Amino acid sequence: MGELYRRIYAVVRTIPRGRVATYGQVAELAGIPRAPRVVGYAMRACGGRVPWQRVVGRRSRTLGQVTIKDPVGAAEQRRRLEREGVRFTDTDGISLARYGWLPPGA
DNA sequence: CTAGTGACTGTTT
DNA sequence: AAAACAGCCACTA
Repeated sequence: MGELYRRIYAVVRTIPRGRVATYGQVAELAGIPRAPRVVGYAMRACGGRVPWQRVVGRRSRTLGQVTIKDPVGAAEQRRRLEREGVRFTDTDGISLARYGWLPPGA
C-alpha cells in the first residue's frame, strides 16, 4: 500500500461517528486537493480498514444522493450510516448541512 | 514508458 | 432538473 493511501485512510478515520465528509474534502486534507477520484479509488480498496461509509459524494449537498453506483454497496452504506444516526431524506439523500463534518481548522 | 480506468467534481448542454 | 463533458491524478496492465 502506498504512502498516499495511508494518509487518506488516516483522514477518513478522523471523521466522527454520525458525520460525513465528501471525497473532495478528504482529498484536500490528504494533500491531493485536485484528486477526489483517488480517494474513491482508495475507498474501494480499503477492505474495511476505515469507516468508508462516512465518505460521500459532493452532490449530496442539496438532496444528497450517495454516489456509489453498485446498488448493493449503496444499500450497505446507507445501512451503516443509519445505524450511527445519520437520517436520510425521502429522496434517499443526506443533508450535508446537518451531517457534514467540519474538520478542525476549516 | 504509454494507455486505459474510475466509490469525483464543476461546467456546460 | 438531468445528462454529457472535460479536467483531474494515482493505479494497473
